[in-house]
Amino acid sequence: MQIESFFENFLNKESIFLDKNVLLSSYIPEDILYREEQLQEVANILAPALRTEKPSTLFIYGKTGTGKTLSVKHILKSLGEIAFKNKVPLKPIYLNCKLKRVADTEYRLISQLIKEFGQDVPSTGLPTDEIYSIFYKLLDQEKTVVLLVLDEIDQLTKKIGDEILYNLTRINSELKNSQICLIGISNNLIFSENLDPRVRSSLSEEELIFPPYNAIQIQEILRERSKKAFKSEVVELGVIEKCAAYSARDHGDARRAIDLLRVAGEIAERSGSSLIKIEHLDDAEKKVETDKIINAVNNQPKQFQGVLYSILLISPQKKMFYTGEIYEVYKNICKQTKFNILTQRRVSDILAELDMLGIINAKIISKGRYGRTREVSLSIEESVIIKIKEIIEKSLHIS
DNA sequence: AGGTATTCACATGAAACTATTCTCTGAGTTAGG
DNA sequence: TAACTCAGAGAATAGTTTCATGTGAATACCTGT
Repeated sequence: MQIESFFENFLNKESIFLDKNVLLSSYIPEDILYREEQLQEVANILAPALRTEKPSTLFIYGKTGTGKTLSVKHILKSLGEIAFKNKVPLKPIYLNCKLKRVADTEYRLISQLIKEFGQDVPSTGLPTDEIYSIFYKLLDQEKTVVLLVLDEIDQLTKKIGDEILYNLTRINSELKNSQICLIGISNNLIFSENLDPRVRSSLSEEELIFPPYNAIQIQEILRERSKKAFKSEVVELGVIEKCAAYSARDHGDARRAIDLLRVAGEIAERSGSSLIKIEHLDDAEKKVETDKIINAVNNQPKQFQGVLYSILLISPQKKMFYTGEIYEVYKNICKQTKFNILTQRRVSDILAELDMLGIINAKIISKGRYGRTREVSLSIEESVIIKIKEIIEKSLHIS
């Protein structure tokens, strides 16, 4: 009965959203604000591809949420359309190297490329050279210019080294018909510094930096999006300003700002409000953070959760604790749960990863005569801690 | 007092190992002609 | 004889272990005053 009336209400109530897709990260707007210069630059560099000449390899740097991916995708799209219209054999390919199990290893990257050409290769079992030669053959069948965009390329080289990049640049000299042009996108500004010199010189012929947006620009971007995403007049005054301020505070991450606005909208709608108010935004910020963390915890292996659990166990007693203490508690937990005990070496790595995820705060300090260690503290709120604890207890079957 | 050498408790790196998943190959087996 | 089955060899990958080396500053130990 109650449920029924709830659904009735839900149907009758007007949504405050006009088109929620506009606020998703997959959305590519028609105009990209404040990026005219960069777009033009990228276009200039890639344009020769339309005459089936090989464009210079391009590297794009910039922090997260500065419109790198968006701009490149935009250009690829229009480039592809023009090429199609004029029957230019141009093949734009976009790959995100960070996606787990898609393009995060040499093998998978190449096999993904082969898939783009419409052939399927097994996900494992073949030697890497094999898929390289399949790729070569496929590529050289007919004259094409391939524009290969590797997003988050820094993650790729961090994980498996820069050999692939070398191989990819070498492909050109082996092919008769086709050309391949690399476009790398990196969050890390000093990415190319720890690259093999051979790779670096042949790779970064052109470089482009996307500066962060400032607060006013983010406001404008948010206004533009919210015009399309929400019905008119539903966003209360000051919400957009505050939303922009939130993300301009660290480095002007537009994606985060848009995310925040969307979640605020969802919260407002769920609470039955016809307006998006500042308090919804505050809730949204909390929710975005906790969701991110909970998601991260869920996706980690068991041992990982075990280490985190030991930290959660110590945390009520102390504010700061060291690797050694955590390891002791962790060993006890392993005994209880009949898990095999990992070495301290590994636990040390796991702690570093937890730090990266922002779940803990780890600082390496030297206590002089008494050694060198990580000084760890939890960097999440009480309510989140409890939630995580429950999740882990469930997944590790701790009573 | 001031300077240097030690020393602790890990951090960090590289390589090698393990278990799992998957392919390919070729020998052995089966069913149909 | 062609089709099928199935074990064994070889790969890729994630998660670890092993071994080796690095490291920052509080202390211990000198030294000369």
